[in-house]
Amino acid sequence: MLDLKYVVENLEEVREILHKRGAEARASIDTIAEKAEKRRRVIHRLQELRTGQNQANALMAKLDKKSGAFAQQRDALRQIASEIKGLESEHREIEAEISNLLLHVPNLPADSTPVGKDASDNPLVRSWGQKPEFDFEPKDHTDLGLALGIIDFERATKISGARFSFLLGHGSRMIRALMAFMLDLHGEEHGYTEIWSPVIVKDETMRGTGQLPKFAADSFRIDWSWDEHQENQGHDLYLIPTAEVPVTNFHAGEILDAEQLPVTHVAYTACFRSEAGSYGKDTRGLIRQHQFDKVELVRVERPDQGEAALEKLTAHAEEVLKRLELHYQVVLLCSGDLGFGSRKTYDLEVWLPGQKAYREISSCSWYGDFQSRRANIRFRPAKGEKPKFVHTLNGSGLAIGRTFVAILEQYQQKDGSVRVPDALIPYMGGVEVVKARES
RNA sequence: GGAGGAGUGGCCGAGAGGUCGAAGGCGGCGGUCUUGAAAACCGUUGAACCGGCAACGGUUCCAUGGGUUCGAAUCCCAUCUCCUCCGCCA
Repeated sequence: MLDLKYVVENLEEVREILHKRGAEARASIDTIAEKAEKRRRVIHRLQELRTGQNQANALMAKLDKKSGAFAQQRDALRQIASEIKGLESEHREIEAEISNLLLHVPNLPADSTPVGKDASDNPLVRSWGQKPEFDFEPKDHTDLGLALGIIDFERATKISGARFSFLLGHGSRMIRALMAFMLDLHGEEHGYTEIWSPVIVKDETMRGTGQLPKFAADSFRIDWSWDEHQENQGHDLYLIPTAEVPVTNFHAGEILDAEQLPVTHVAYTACFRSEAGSYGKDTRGLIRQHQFDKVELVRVERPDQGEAALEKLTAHAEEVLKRLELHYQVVLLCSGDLGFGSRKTYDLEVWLPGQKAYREISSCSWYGDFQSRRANIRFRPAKGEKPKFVHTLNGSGLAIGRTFVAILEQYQQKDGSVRVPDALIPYMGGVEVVKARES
């Protein structure tokens, strides 16, 4: 969420910068400015009335309760009290209107985010490794996995529907191996604190990181209409689309000490996405599932460290691909392709020989104070100073399902077996090659 | 699921319709004293918002949301959270 004061004081600039996103959000900026002015007037009047009321009330306390003066004064104050009550409800209303509008406005892209229209304008930043060469026609992971007997879509569809999967044997084992490998790398070598998290969160938590209110359709909401008390719960529950949501909100509502920063967390969680609007896209295979596993990196930083931390975070995510010796490239998202809450984002794209394409396997973003303002996460720069909003960052390190896909496709051999990356062999219990399951 | 109890400032803890942003203590910060430190003593110590170039002034906040009242931390209602006991359960 943007700072209302900043928006009002820099109207032109905000309009201009949002224009780079090609966003329809610009229109609401003018409405917000109008409402902000109205809000100011209401608050001002309200305070005047209250000052008067407070002074009069102080006198009341000293008056003889049986005197005529008391009765007279009381009647006069009734008038003021009811006027205040009216203004208060007007005030509540306008605050709600403003924050509702503000919650729908995307973040301002950073200066270093290139201006562009869509993904085709994303500049290539760097590339690592080489496309593996095959003296045969490489298969895609679906064919490989089915032939090896380590993936089963049909039965998953039977029990859960489309976009779900069973993994078996070394397939299942490899998910577990990747999870442990990534957690160890980031935890032990990159210094992140491992954290295990709930995967069901309140709507306000989703609002904190920006998934709500605008992207409700992208997530799974829990239906607890079976609970006769549900209307008294005061909140909805959602399955998290990424560990970013619970982990970034870990310090929601808190004021951190400066020495606590940066807070760095690495979390493994299952992730759930409705994938509404992606009908017909990636219907085959493991690329786009309703449920997938991900190891996520989250950093909470001092504002002056925010943008620099994005480089560190991205390097940490890249290290996973390097250790696994998977060819990939890094692109910088342009303003038109940038996520709602992000100021700057690097995407890591891994090479998939079966698709002959680079596919996103990690997205590393710097949010500035966009999320911390929503989630109210602050820090005190120094003793006696006012709290300020922190900067938040997060990035996949990595999406496990897609890493599994990349390994199958980049490490496949002519006979349909798949070599296990050296770094992963210890985590696979010494298995060096995944061969067809006999069973 | 049943029965009780509790939610006050960084922490502990008073308060019980009017002068309470809230006694007292602890902790933190500044100072006096000391060769240094401790002790002792003195002072200071929350957040958000509005107005103002500023000094400063004002408003709101005692779990949350409503209500009663001229006036609520104090009374009423609802919700949330925590604790204790019983039951059930991975």
